[in-house]
Amino acid sequence: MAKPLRKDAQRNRDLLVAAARELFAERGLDVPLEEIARCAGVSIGTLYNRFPGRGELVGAVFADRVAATRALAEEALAMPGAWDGLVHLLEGVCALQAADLGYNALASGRGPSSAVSGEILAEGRDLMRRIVTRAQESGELRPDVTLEDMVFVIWGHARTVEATAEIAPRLWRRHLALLLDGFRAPAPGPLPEPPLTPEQARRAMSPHRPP
Amino acid sequence: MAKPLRKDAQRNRDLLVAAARELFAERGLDVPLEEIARCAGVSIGTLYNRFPGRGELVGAVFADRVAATRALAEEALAMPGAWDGLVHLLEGVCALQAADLGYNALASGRGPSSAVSGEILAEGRDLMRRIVTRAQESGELRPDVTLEDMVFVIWGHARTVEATAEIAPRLWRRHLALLLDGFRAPAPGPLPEPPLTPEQARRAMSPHRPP
DNA sequence: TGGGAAGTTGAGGCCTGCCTCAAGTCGCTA
DNA sequence: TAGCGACTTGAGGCAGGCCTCAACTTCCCA
Repeated sequence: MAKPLRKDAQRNRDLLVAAARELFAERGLDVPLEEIARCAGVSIGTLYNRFPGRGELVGAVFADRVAATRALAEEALAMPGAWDGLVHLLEGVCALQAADLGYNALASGRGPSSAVSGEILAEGRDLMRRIVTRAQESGELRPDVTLEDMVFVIWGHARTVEATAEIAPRLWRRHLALLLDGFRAPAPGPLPEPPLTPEQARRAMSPHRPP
Repeated sequence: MAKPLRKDAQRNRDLLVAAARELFAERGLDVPLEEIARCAGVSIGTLYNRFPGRGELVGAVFADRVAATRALAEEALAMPGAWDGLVHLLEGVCALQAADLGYNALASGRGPSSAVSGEILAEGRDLMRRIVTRAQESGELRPDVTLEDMVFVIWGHARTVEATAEIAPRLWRRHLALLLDGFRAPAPGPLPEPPLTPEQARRAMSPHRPP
């Protein structure tokens, strides 16, 4: 355990995280660090003292969102209806994406490399697997999709949310409903192409792959 | 009509467009202009002589793609099956998105402001409307979707293509198949949220909206 | 073929954002 | 309350990308 920060240092840290949370949510993860510092009422040097780089700041800001996402998955699994549970989780994640440009970038795999990365999703991987399996066993989710296909929902949403956040902030629900209808059993026909392997999914979701 | 360029100037212009086409396709629309000039074997000044800015260069590079997209829509309308026609068009656009990062950015509304913009889609707007209407009249496309909902396919695809182009270059077909299954009649239930109005769609698709 | 218009060049100014570090300030504990 | 060490500060160096312009070269037509 690291030794506790001095009182003023802790206060500045909190101000920085709060400022970053707001700016990331509104404008995405690329806001200039100098602007975050200014907005927190602190010098840029202080920001660099506290966080080696953008990745660590992003990590600090979104730690609670990772937890919230996990909680969402637990709620989903506790729901009586298997399909309803799956929908609850996906709607919840999409709502977070819609409410926060930074979360949206992170969830769709475009965070700074040292950030929580795919953690938001990797976090509850087996939780998620159980949700998917359960929905397939109940006959509501088409049997030919896999856990890995669920990222299509997150990826599919990412751009819609960006494009319509200011114009029709609730429109994403329509897009999601259409997507979910595609996941319903019975499958109208077989799917082309095999799903991503878990390893491919991991690579596809981690930002900035090597050339 | 502008007067024809001098022979060497025309040659340089062609080299620039060719270089830009290649770099845009591989790396997206943000490649440094200096790199395009270098790759064309021409100085940066020449690039600026020929094209006032990135937007005009993008316009010159993608003019033929706009035409190709229109041709695709015409083919679609000429096909005997209404649903097959719709699928032909959407698959074609998605294939172009998958093959060319620049087209992908442009089609999903993230081009430089003065570029062909939504033209790729606006281009064949009534062509598209006829394709959609026909598929609904034949009872294959669910009746509660509108022309404006078709951008969900393009937007939905944009991020999937980016994330998987190098890892599983054919995977997008699986995502598209799932999406299309959501568009099939009969609708499993009503959709939440009204669709975008044409005006909203126009705004959502044009890049860099004002604050 | 000679001269002028059209075209080319690339160094350099500008801007934005990243990151550092020497000097100064402040909080905590003895 | 003195003093040490933790913390803050912000000017400034660096890098990348945009764009300009004065000097130079090339083409084309009279």
